Amino acid sequence: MSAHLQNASDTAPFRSCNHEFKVSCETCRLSRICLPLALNSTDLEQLENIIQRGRPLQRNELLYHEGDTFQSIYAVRSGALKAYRTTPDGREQVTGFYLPGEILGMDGISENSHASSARALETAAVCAIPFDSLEKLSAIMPGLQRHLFQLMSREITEDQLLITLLSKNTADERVATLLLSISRRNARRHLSASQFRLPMSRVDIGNYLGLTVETISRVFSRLQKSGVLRVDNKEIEILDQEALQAAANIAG
Amino acid sequence: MSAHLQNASDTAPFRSCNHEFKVSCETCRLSRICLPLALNSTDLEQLENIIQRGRPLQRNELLYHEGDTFQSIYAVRSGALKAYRTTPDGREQVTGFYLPGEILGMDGISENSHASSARALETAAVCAIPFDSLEKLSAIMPGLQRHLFQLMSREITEDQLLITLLSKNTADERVATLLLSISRRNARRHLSASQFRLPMSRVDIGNYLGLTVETISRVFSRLQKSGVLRVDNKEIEILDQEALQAAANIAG
DNA sequence: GGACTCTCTTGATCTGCATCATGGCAGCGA
DNA sequence: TCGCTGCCATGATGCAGATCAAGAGAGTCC
Repeated sequence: MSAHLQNASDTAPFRSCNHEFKVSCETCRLSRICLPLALNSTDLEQLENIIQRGRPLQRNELLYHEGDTFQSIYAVRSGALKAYRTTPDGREQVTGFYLPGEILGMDGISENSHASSARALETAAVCAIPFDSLEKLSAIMPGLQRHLFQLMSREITEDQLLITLLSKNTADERVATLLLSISRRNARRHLSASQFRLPMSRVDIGNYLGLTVETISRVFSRLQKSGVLRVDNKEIEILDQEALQAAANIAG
Repeated sequence: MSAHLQNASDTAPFRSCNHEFKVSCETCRLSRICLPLALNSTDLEQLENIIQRGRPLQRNELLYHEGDTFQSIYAVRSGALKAYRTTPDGREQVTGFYLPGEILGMDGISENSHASSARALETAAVCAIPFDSLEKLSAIMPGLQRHLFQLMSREITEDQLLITLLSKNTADERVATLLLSISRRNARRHLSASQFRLPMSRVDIGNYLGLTVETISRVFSRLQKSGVLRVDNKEIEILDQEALQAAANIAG
């Protein structure tokens, strides 16, 4: 296994050695929350056939870059990624964090080139799903078509929630909301909702929430002091779920 | 015509009298930028058959409300609408403005109920496109399926631009960016890019941009004083396009 | 093991926008 | 014509979070 990794690490992902990383959706424990969600086993087999699994991405490695020709959407199998776009004056805006079972890259469809970049926050395994194949499949599999529409629609509603968060909420509320979101997404994968390790840095959190690093730090300190959280660098424990919900001030 | 209007104004839109407001996509001057965009005339005819055209909405009338069962997406034929969602503490967040030729309502797909509300900013005519029919059509019309994916993808990238705007830009930059956006969308409809009437109030603009009314007012005054704009209530004239671009500080 | 770098924390000060307050103006119904 | 209401403008003041500054850990390379 580590031999494969070593071997593959100097080749581009998804270019070669697909079979070396062969993992089937059928045995993947994320299949219940990922793309296969709505498919029966015959359909699933067809989906399997188009999915590409490359070597894992290293921390900080790019999955795709803004302007790259759009070819695939991606499902996170392990690890975590951030999506971000670069402003004309060279700054970054983080637009989302993607955890196992989640799909990214759909913003590339409209212009046939990626509107954002995606970078691994830690070692991450990703499935690439070529979009033209997926389109053809979804024309003959109504369940898949619907699921794709739903996925994109969910991305829209989540972006709208972030817009609201940025526009209307205080620093404390923003941070609390992000923590609750991660907690909930962990729970969906049957991980602990109250204790977890943040895959992203304070800088990334601040960037995502429209705040500075210093502010993120201060909010964490405040929430720790008031007994809502235990914070040890990236290790988070939610001590008082109710209080965190209250701090978030939204239907988290 | 005005008789129809009067007659229909006490019935719900899209419930009855579809034929009374029959306008075909084929003769609609928006067809080049609207849904029919990618269709040949045979396919267009099939699309025509599912589209419903109701009576015009009055200013402030709701098109749909958050929580309503999702049935259709909507194309603006004339006038303008705003989409907004209500926060748990009862405030509004405007998430978008929709001008003729633009499509709204796609955020309802994922949960099968509308995630936001839509309200007419002025008298507005709207085409309703029942989504289950549209889904079926798009399974047999590859061009339509692709166009729908692209539309949703564009909504995502636009939301991401707004996220960036809210998170990284000053009041002046936000307002300038909105004005440039409206200008560009007018140009797409072969209207003046430099002179137009804003369909929305200062309150709506502030809400959308995460600012207060007072700030919007001050920014307009400032831009007028510096010779970039001429502002007369909702009438806007862009006197110095370059300067406005510079003020926006983005690839507007 | 020491030097370096990267990330995080905490404190002091500054500032852009919110908030509060007031007044003007246009539209509209009686 | 008058009063009412909704929308907009502008001034005075306050505050949340940015900015500036400094230092503490933790991981990594040689």
